[in-house]
Amino acid sequence: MRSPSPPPLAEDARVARSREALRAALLEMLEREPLERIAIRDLARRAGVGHATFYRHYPTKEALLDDIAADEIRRLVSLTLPVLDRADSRAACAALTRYVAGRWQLWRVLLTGGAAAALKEELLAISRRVAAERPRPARDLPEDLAVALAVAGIVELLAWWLRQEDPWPAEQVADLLDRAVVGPAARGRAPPRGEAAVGP
Amino acid sequence: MRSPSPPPLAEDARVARSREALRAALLEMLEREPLERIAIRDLARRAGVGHATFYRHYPTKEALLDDIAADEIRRLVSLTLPVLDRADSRAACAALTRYVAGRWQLWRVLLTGGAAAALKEELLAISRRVAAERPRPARDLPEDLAVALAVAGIVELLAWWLRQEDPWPAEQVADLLDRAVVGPAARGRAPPRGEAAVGP
Amino acid sequence: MRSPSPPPLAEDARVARSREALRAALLEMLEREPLERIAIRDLARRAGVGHATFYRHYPTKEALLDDIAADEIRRLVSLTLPVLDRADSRAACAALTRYVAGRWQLWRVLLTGGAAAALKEELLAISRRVAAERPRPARDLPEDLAVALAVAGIVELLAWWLRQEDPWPAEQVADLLDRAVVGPAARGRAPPRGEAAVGP
Amino acid sequence: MRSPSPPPLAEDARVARSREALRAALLEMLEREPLERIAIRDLARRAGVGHATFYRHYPTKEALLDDIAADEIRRLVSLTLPVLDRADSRAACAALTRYVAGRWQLWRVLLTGGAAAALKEELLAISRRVAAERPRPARDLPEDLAVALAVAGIVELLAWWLRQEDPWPAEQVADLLDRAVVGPAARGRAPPRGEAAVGP
DNA sequence: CTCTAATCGAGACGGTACGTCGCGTCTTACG
DNA sequence: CGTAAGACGCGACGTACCGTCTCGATTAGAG
Repeated sequence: MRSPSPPPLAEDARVARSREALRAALLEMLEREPLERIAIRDLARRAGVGHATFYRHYPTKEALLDDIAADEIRRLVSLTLPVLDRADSRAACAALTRYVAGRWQLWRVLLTGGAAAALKEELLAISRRVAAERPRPARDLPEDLAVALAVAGIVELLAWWLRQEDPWPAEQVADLLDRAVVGPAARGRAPPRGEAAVGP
Repeated sequence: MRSPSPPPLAEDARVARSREALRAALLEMLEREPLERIAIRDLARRAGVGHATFYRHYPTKEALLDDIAADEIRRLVSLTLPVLDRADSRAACAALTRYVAGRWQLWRVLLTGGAAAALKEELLAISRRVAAERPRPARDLPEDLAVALAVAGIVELLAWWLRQEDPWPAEQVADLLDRAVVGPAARGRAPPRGEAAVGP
Repeated sequence: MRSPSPPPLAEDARVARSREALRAALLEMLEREPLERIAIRDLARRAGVGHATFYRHYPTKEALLDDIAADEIRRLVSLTLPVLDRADSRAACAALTRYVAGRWQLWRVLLTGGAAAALKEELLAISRRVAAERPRPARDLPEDLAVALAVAGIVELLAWWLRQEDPWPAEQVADLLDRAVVGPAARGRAPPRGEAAVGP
Repeated sequence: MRSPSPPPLAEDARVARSREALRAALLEMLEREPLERIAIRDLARRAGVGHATFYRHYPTKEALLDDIAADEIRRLVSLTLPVLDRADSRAACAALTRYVAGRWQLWRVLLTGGAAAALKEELLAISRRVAAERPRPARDLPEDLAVALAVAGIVELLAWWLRQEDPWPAEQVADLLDRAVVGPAARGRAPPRGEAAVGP
């Protein structure tokens, strides 16, 4: 025999429905306005949900954003950090850009919409946490600075990419990323002048 | 977006006193909490000023921050952009870090306190505006991306520097800046591996 | 306004158990707090019953109170009204007080606990209804006023009695009732001065 | 010379205006619905006042009712209690009914509208408090019971009077009051049977 | 050294959004 | 079918700040 509550963590269908509606509504609204100007009641109304139901699931708007983004961010971070360590950073960069390309719509909203600032903070915070637990490879730059520069650069570059109407291919962006952001952050060196131009 | 009375010439002594009190109070408070969590009434109370007096001088908290930071930011930007263009970027970087070192306390609050996010936004916005009016030098990277990466990198690096308890000398930071941020952003190239380490 | 299922005949044993638990819980709670501050969920919890179960049996807290008190009230009213009409009002009063004395605990809660106000309303309403259907004896006072005064007086006197730590005997209370409440309400006359004092 | 704040307690005109608007609105609404079903926001809206302004002046609806009724109640009580003590209770009763007649509209709302229950409670509470501080005249009935009966009776009688479409004259009501309520409560005696009928 | 007008503090006000509470209904799964 | 468990839509609650406003009192700074 098993426990009396039959599926111990199998969520009530209504719960899943409410959360999904809230997640979708937030993503919609973030395309139009910044997170801090979204009223929770409006969000709930758009989700077709009583506003108290919002609070039954999330304590704050940020928590809802987290519920949407946390996994994504963790995935991204797990692709981001190795970029600093691996010998072939170029391949790691390509893995990163391909991942984002595969989740284009979501990441476009997250990094160019009204939650961009919050997302950058979150990304940086998670990266720092993850980085602190890694073996710290010898590096020219202080570790924390390297992480900060890499994450900031990656975020700026991805945001720039996701804002494009006619986006560059992931491979080319990976090149950019490797040469203009990751390489310098990893090794603290500027490239020598006079190499061939990048760009479409 | 400074004072509502167009030319603040021939200022009443009371006006100057009120504004100064408000500026000082904001800087104090930013050391402890983020801009968005500072209530205007608390700010005014700490400044020893009626809360209506705040509104007589500034429409928003952001405007007050601007009044504090606008000149500083413009100065910083005027030192930042050339960094991307000048042949000896190393010298331009040194000018930048020396300037910040000379305003250490103020910039520490601005870039590491509760206004950091707002400041980054403002810096980036002003940089973009200024950059758009410059002659656009041939560059490997798209101009807007180069500016975004440079500004983000500079801000991160300065914030890292200003957070240090026992700060590096300006010259060494200028080195870092040149090699890990400015160079790559200007030329889109990572440094080759294997050069000498940086550090104190 | 009792149970939603029209005739509570052939009651399921579970139904009876639930209702009894709810009745007992309400009486307990009324000793401590006013009816309007008792949350239905708390009531159900104390009764060891799901809160939805409450609604299956009663539409409101008041309906539950009714289920507890309706018969009692009807009995009391059937003893109350004659008091105004019968020649020997003293005997009728004695019947009334003896009845209450026999149900002391229940009436103590009802008239001195958190339902006192509701109970008074209910008693008055039922009395009015019953009084309207009676033959209206010639009386000095307008009928509706006489009923109102008599009921209010009876209720106040009973409440006073039931609050006593060391209660008077029913016979003495019947005396009081007859002389200070029923007589005047029935005949609209104050007693002459100078008679013997009442009291234990 | 006098104090710097010219009128030390002369209230801000806006304050007086807001309170008056709230008082009027509450009285209006009490003619239609019970106090507990009046939402503070609706009350404020009807008063033409922001709902927060309500809270700036009163903590609860009951407090507003108090602000309206407290003086009136105190006045009424100061006329009510002597009724039990004075030799010519008839004259005291007349003073009482004349006072109510002079404030007809207000008392009609208070005792027959949605605040009737609250008002009765308040009247009884204040009466008890005042009575406790009086010299306790020798009486047939226990003091607390006498007060309870007198107040309950007065309230019922006034409510009955105020509900009349074509109200009896104050003098006749004073007669009723004296003979059916005050006399019995004061002396604990019913009037002898067989006297002349009262009525219009 | 006045006089007058700008500036001030104090704080009431109409609003908007907040997060909480309790309601009565509805859904799900058991026994 | 009655039940426990509990999510849900609803709507009032009381709070916190917002930005606007009026009110006298003060205090420059021009005459």
